[in-house]
Amino acid sequence: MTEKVQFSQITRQWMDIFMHRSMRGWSHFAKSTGLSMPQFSILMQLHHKGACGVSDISERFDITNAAASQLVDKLVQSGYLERTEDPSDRRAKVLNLTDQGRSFVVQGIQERHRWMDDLVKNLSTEERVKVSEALAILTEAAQRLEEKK
Amino acid sequence: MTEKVQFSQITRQWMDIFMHRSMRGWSHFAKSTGLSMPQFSILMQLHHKGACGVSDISERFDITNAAASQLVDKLVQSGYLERTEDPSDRRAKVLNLTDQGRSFVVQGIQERHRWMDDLVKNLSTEERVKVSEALAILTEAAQRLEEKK
DNA sequence: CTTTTTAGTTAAGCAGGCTTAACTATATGC
DNA sequence: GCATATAGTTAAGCCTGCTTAACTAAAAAG
Repeated sequence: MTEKVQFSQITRQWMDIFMHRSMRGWSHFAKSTGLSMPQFSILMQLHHKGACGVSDISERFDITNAAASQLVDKLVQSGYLERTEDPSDRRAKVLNLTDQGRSFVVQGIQERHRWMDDLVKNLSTEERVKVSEALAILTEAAQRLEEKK
Repeated sequence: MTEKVQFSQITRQWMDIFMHRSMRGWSHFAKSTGLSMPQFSILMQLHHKGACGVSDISERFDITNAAASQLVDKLVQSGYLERTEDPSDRRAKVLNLTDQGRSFVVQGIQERHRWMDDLVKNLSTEERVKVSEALAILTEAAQRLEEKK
C-alpha cells in the first residue's frame, strides 16, 4: 500500500516537472518563430499524425471548420503548409507540411530533446540503462492504450 | 555506439508521445474552464513556483508589464487570484492563488495524472518498479540541473 | 435525377492578448 | 533632498482567433 502511494508520488513529481518544462519550452519556441501557438500547434499535429484534412484540424482543436480553414490558410500563405485537392474526394483538401514547416517543428522538438540530453548526461551507465528500459515500457504502454481507444 | 543511438531514440519517442498528450490535455482543459491559455498558464505558474509579483509574470512569459498587469487583473476580477500589497515594498504586489484558482490547477493536474495511471495500470509489478526507479532518477537529475543553473 | 449531406471557404463582428505611451507611487543613489 | 530607477496601472490601438451565417462544390442517398 505504501508502495503504491510512493509510486504514485514519484510519477506525479516527474510529470509536474516535465510538463512544466515542455509547455514553457514550446510556447517560448513558438513565439521565437513568429507563429502563434494555435498555428504552431497545427504544424505539430501534422508532424505527429501525418497528412489530414481541414475538418480533422477543427475536430482535433475543437474549433469550427471556419476557424480551421482560416488558420490553415495563413499557414499556407506563409509557406509552412501545402494544401492540395484530395483526388479521391474533390471536396476535401489534403494538408501537408512543407519542408520549411517541418523544419520548424523538428527544430522545436530538438530543443526539447536537448533538455533531456542534459538531464541524462550526468547519469551513470546503470542509471541510463534503467531509464532507457523504463521509458521503453511506458512508450509501449502508451501505444497500446492509444490503439485500444 | 549503437547503444547510445538506441537510447536516444527511446527517450525521443517517449518525449514525443508525452509532450503531445500533455499539451493536448492542457489546452483542452483550459478551454473547458473558460480561461484562455495565457490566463491558465499564469495560474499554473503560481501553483508551480508559489507567490510572486506582476513583473515576475511578465518575465516568465516574456510579455510587457502592462500585459501581465492586465492578465492578472482579469484573474483577480474572476476570483482566481489574490493581489495584495507587499508590506516590504509598497510599490510591489504579491500574487497568490485563491482556493478556487488552486482547485482549477489541481483539477487539471489530476486529469493529466489519470492518463499516466491508465498507462501504468496494465504494467506488471516488476515493470512498475522499473518505471518508478527510473522516474525517480530523472526527477532527481532534473532538480539538480535546475539548481546548477 | 433530385435531395440531402459533407468539405471547405469567405465575410462580418466580437473578444482577447499584446504593445506603446503616459501616468502614479514608492524606493534608492548621490 | 533631489534625481533616478523600479513596480505597477490605465488607455488607445492593432492583430489574431474564434464564431455565426451565407455560400460553393462535390459526394451520397433516395
